[in-house]
Amino acid sequence: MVKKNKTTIKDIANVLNISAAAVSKALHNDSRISEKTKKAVRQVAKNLNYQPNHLASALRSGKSKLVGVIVPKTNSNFFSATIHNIEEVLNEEGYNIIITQSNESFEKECKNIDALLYTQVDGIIASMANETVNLEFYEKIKAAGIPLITFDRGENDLNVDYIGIDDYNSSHIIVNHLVEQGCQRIAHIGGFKRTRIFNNRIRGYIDALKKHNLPLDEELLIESDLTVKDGRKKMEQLLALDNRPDAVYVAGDYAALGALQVLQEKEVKIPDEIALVGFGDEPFSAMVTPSITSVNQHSYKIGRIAAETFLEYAKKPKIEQSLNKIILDSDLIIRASSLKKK
Amino acid sequence: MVKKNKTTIKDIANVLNISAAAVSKALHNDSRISEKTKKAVRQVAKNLNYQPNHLASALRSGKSKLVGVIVPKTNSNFFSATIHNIEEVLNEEGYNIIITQSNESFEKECKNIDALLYTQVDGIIASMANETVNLEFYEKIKAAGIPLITFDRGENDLNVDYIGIDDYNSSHIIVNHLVEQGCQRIAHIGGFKRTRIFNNRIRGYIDALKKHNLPLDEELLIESDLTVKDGRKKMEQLLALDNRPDAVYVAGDYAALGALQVLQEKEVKIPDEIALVGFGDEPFSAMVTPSITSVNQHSYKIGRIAAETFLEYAKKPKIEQSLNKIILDSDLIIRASSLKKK
DNA sequence: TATCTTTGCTTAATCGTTTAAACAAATATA
DNA sequence: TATATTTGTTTAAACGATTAAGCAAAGATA
Repeated sequence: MVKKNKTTIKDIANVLNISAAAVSKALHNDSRISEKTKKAVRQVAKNLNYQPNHLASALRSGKSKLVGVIVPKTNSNFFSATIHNIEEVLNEEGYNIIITQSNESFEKECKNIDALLYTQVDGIIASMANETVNLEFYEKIKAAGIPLITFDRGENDLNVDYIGIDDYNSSHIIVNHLVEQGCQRIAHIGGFKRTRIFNNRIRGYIDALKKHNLPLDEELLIESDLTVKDGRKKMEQLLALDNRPDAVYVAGDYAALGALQVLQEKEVKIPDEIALVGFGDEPFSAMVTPSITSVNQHSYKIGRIAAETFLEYAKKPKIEQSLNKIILDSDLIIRASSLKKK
Repeated sequence: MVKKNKTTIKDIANVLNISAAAVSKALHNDSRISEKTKKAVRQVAKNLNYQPNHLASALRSGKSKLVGVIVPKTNSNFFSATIHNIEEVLNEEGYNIIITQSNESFEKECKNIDALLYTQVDGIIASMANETVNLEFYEKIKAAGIPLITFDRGENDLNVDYIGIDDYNSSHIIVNHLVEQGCQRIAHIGGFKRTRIFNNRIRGYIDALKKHNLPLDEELLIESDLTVKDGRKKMEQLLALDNRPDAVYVAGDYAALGALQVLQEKEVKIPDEIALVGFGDEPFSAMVTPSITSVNQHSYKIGRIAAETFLEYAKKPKIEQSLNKIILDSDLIIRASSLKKK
């Protein structure tokens, strides 16, 4: 069963009594090799079950045809879909991707970057962990001279390409919607302020309130790690207020789900007593009862654009990156949790 | 900004006026290199920001220190957690993993296998796509002489290691539980019969009914692709029966969620009119209302064991695999959807 | 003092593929 | 017929790291 000694280009050469170089060229369809030889080479390659050795060609050419992808976690619909689309675009051009997850840990993210650089990837497409504030390791990627594309969670200071939705504006859309529904005391369970996207959502929330002449109540603006558990906790905190909110905008669907549970347990009527809006449009948001209004982040487009951006750099001989933001509009998917019957 | 020309072992050698071989040995802490030289080498390596070229060492040693992981999808809690644990174990031994998803497509899975073999991975840990019946590509892995470990979704015919839970017995545990709750007409929305794990769940269901002297009603045994959508459809189908079931055991949590939605929409009381049990213990199962009873698949253990099994082979010089099943017990997590108040 | 060991390094081959350069043979051009 | 061009191939170096083998110098042993 164990057939070690994989067949190499040399084995094919020996069978046909030609040089290894000729075989290599034949397999790459070089114009200087006769059709006859090419056919023979292909036939023998097939017979011997030849599989090219990626390590050797990558070493020689200096291109590994591998692209590293760093995401905080894969078990989120957004990231999983984004990865899928990145893969689709890159596979077409002969690239394969190495997916790594940071689990929102800075330490793990650093390890992942090292592992990817060590594997000699031709580029990295990344969405940063919540914890990441020190950009030293990302600078390492740039120092390695390979393109770095960020999406969803990026940092201006890195001065590289970024693809994401307009978080600031998304908050406006959400607040507009809630005001339209008649809500006047809108709370925000936001993500960590230090993470850019969450900061933008918070700023958008504050500015949108201002726009509608609604007062900003510090009690109603809460920072959270956006897990289900913390969503529960923060919702309980809001319910304990003397003056409860009449709407809660949660910066993540998981936390929104936690909030939903608490509201149901306390038999608060949704959306009439408190309207609820999440962010990210995870599949379960459409599936729970009541379904949760949420923001779709265009994972489809983001993945494609990130991959295409990488490919553009890959074609160029010299890489000269700069802060280049591609901001997509977001879609508010209005569902039962915020749509009041008139 | 762009520092191409990565520093190599040779650059270090030049600086110190020693040979590249000496540098290599110094970096590997060879006993035949003086402490003085070692220190100097490490210092220069650091100064020049030396990063070893994985491709070169992998080519030379024949070991890439990469392990391929194939899963149907990453946005499932089970697979995501398994991957995480595989990674944890392998990282410790200096291995990195390449995650690929088949999206339940046979074609994609084949492409992934080719890509992994091409990348010269030292082994593959895989869970097969639903669609996969042709094992030709998996045989290719074996032919390449690298270890193949399967988990969750495997095939006896492959004759390789398999780690999974006892699906057959899980069905027994579920049926026992439902009978205990007083259910007599237990339906099963199962996965595809051709997939081994789902087939085992179906067989377990049938045998468990027999054990309890319950008749097997063909109307109550339905095949499904286990998506939310299909879960809805199949539940509607069951509700349309003249003689409705009083319990439904769904072979996947997503489909169970779809079923739950339909039950709620039709205002069927859960669990009193119809009790519901899912499979896989996805996070949302605990989070929806009512929470769904489900089976925990020990993603933690499965990932660890799969990785450890690979490591064992990696240590051996010759690989001789055979059908070697490690079957773990499953845990039934009883929740509101099936627990009747007495 | 002569021989053996150990230490610390160098040389050179190697992994499998790619590719610039060389070259012989066939064909075209003047 | 002599020269230039094209065709189809070979030779050899290279990618960067590893490692068996070799070797000189220093130290140990008899």
